Amino acid sequence: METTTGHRLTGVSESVASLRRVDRAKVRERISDRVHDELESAIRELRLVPGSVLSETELSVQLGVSRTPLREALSRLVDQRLVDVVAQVGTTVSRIDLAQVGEACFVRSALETAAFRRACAAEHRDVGRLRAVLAVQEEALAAQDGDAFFDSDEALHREVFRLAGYPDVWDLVRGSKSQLDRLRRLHLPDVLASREILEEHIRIVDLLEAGQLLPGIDLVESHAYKILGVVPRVRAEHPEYFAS
Amino acid sequence: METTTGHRLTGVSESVASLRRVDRAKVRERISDRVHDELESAIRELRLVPGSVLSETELSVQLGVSRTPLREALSRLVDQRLVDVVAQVGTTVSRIDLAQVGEACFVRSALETAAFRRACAAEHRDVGRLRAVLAVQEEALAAQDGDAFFDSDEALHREVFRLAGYPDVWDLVRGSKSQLDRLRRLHLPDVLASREILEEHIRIVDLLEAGQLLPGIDLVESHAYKILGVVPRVRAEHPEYFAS
DNA sequence: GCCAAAATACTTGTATGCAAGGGGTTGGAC
DNA sequence: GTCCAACCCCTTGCATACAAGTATTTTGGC
Repeated sequence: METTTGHRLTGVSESVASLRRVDRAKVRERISDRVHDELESAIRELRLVPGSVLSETELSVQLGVSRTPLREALSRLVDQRLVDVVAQVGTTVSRIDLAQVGEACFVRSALETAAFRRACAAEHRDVGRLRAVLAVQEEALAAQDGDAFFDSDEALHREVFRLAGYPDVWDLVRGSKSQLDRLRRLHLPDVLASREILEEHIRIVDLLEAGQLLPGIDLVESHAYKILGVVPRVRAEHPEYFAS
Repeated sequence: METTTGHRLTGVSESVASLRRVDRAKVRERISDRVHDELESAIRELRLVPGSVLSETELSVQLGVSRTPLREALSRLVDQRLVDVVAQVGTTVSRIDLAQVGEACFVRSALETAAFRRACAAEHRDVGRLRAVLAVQEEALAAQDGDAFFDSDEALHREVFRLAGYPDVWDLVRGSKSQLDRLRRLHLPDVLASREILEEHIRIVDLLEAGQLLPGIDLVESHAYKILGVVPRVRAEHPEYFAS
């Protein structure tokens, strides 16, 4: 097992410092929450690559906190299947498990088609916010800004759940989507190279606005499973990021 | 806020003792895991009722562990929305939130209909295990054993996800189903008084075996939302268990 | 030079002590 | 009698020290 480079984690503690400025506002944010958010985004954005060895003591020193809140953050990441901990052995960033990827696609497809059905059945289908998010995504694509593109993607899907009347269900999807996010980031150049995803989003919004239930569901479903197509290529490029 | 009675928690530590006997087998189970399982089942089975005040120090003494693993267990329960923690104020068993109940029904319906669709599309639909589980549930109903009935219910739904090819997705459903479990236990007499639920299960298995996709989906969906019907009555009987 | 065994260094899990803050209670003033 | 303020107790959050165990390394023997 190769040890994590200090350089990579320097980025983490920089982001921590920027967050520290914000929370001076009013509330006293818990350290464990802050550390958890930091590590989670670091893993999702591949600043901590799958297979990285994480030492509790090392991390606590670099983040400037004690082991107690750090361990609480790691414990949550274990529940999210983003980190593996073996007692008296070590802690690593989990590798991408293809079985979990398949399950995540299934979960996403099932919940998003159901949400689309609900949103489609509503009397008043206000797609104004969806159009706005699409505009943001158009800009992100034009600027070739991967982070902004992913953020708008999340906002889009979240809005669909809000229209369906179950806004918090998105958190569930997001949780099981962590594996997918790492996959998508690995083939980010392809994402930014074509307008395919954006075009599908536009078409989904069109179908929702028009109340076209069945075509919409079909499109949402194929959209959810589309990520599976890039697995072979990404796996060939980065075999060390995948499990078994 | 009334304090938790020692009597109720005595049952918890008894179960803990029985678990301790088991884990002498081979592995060294983590204390935090054991405590988490204990508290989770105590909450789901209403031995710890919604609104109960939980003191970390008190719990740690009664369970015979230190605050560290206890806090890790509580932290996980917070993520499961089964416990509310307010810094420097206190910890309570969360009350039943009707919005969360609705979302849980939606999630369960979406995932279980999708799983039924998958299982139905399989070439080889082996409903042998399902029939066996139904027999167990029949016995539980005859013996008026609520715990056994709920256990077989879980086994049944879990098996459907296994047949669909996504066995671990059940964990997701189970997580969002915690609120529903408490509701169902509150109207347990009604459940045991009629064969309605069991009959529906039998019919679902029949439809799956026969490959009747659309009728099966309809039944699974209505089955998932059925619990909503008991909300008004249960809430009238135990208003203090509900939020807002 | 190679192999084995013991010691050492590092890992996570647990227990305990301290700090910060909110809520109830009690005393006093009006 | 009522209201306000100060105090005390109890709460959770965090930091640190200790315990148990594993992997690596080193050292002694052959």
